[in-house]
Amino acid sequence: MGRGRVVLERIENKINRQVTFSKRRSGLLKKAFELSVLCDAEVGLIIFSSRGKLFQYSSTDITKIIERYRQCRYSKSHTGDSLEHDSQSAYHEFLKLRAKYESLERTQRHFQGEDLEPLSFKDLQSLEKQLDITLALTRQHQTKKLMARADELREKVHKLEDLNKQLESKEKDEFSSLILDNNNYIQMHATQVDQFESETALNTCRFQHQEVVSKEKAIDTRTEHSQSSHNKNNGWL
Amino acid sequence: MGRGRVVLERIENKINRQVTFSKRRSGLLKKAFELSVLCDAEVGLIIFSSRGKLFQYSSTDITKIIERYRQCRYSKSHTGDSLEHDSQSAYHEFLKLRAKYESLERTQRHFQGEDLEPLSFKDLQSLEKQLDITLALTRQHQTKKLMARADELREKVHKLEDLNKQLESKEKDEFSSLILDNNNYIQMHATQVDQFESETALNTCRFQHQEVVSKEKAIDTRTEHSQSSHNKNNGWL
DNA sequence: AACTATTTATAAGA
DNA sequence: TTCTTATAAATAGTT
Repeated sequence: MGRGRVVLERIENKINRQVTFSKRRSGLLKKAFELSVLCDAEVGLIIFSSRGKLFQYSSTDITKIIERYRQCRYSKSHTGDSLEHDSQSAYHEFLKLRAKYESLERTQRHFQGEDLEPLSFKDLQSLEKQLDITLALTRQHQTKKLMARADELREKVHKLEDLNKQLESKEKDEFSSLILDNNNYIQMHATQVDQFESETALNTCRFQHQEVVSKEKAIDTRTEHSQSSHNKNNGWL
Repeated sequence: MGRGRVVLERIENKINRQVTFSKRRSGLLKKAFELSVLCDAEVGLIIFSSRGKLFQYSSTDITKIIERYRQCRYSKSHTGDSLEHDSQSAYHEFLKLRAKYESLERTQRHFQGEDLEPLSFKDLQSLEKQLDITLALTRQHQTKKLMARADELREKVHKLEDLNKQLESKEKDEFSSLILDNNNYIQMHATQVDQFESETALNTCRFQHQEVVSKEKAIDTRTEHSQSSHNKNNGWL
């Protein structure tokens, strides 16, 4: 229908493709509509253009058509219209998700130290264990971050120092003011490095301390005598 | 297209309607296919005959098309005719809940010491702080639980001891075997109490120790010298 | 967007 | 149903 036979493949010319899309799209929508009216059929048609624009026709509510379609596909028994089932299962999914969400929310609150009263002694013990582990990991990661940052800064300083030396030996007098500026810049970074290094040291110490506490606890559990724990404590102090 | 003009209304003759349905249906499916190929479009077409039989065409997986349709529907304005708003907002609710759930899940993983790498130093610090607080609270609650349980058992023992005395004074000889049993029962509970009391003592000690660690940290932050913290620690030992 | 030469779809008949 | 055929409709290429 048209001047020349149509080849069934993607129209490469963009303009041409767009025009054809527009024409055929309206033709298709019209025919879908005619089919539904003439033959008393339920028709749902969804079209996305190559650029993602949506067009649709549906003889009745499209969600109902989709639900009926699913019904038909996934349970062969009904060819009729028991659409309730699918929307029910969708609702069921929703309820399941909400239950999961609420359960997770409860756990989360425990991790934040809230609502601990209803927990059993055993629950509290396993929570404590988990917290201890995470705490250690958190400190490990902090230390790692700080050390990486310090390395980075140290390297920067080295580079600047080298550059400074080069400049110094090259043109001692003419660029004396420039070198002065550069030194200031180096000084600034050196201060930052000092600061980070002392923070890192503090953090590492704190982490080691944590490790000793864990060990002490392990020993406590084995000896099963509360008295001895004090002595152990004195041991490392 | 055919011998005679078509009137756009339901074809009343059943045979005629069925024939027309068959013809037009295949025409529509063909045209849907052609549109998708020629114009690189995504097309989904669902047809139910008046007797409930399903026919469908889809250029790609129809569930994907439906999903995309929904996303399009719920995010942006669109062309085409209107749709039921109920299921729309319900679906929107579902998506919102899912997003919330996934976000919470991420936080939860952090509390379990997983996926800590992407966290910033600041995030790690606040996580550590939260963990410290929760850890202290968890130990508090454990102590409380143990003490309550010990009290309970002690009271039980007292009651049994009283009962035992009464029985003793009342009928010393006749119920001697009964008293013996009762004594055994008391002995059992007394052992339990001892055990719980020693556990409580251990726990309390541990908790106090934690408090000192917290204090020490606070002092560290104020004095800004890690050295002094050891001396403080010696103070209470 | 409108035109028009053709192709395509399909209504009616066999 | 399916095939045939006359004719309506759709549309490719052009303006």
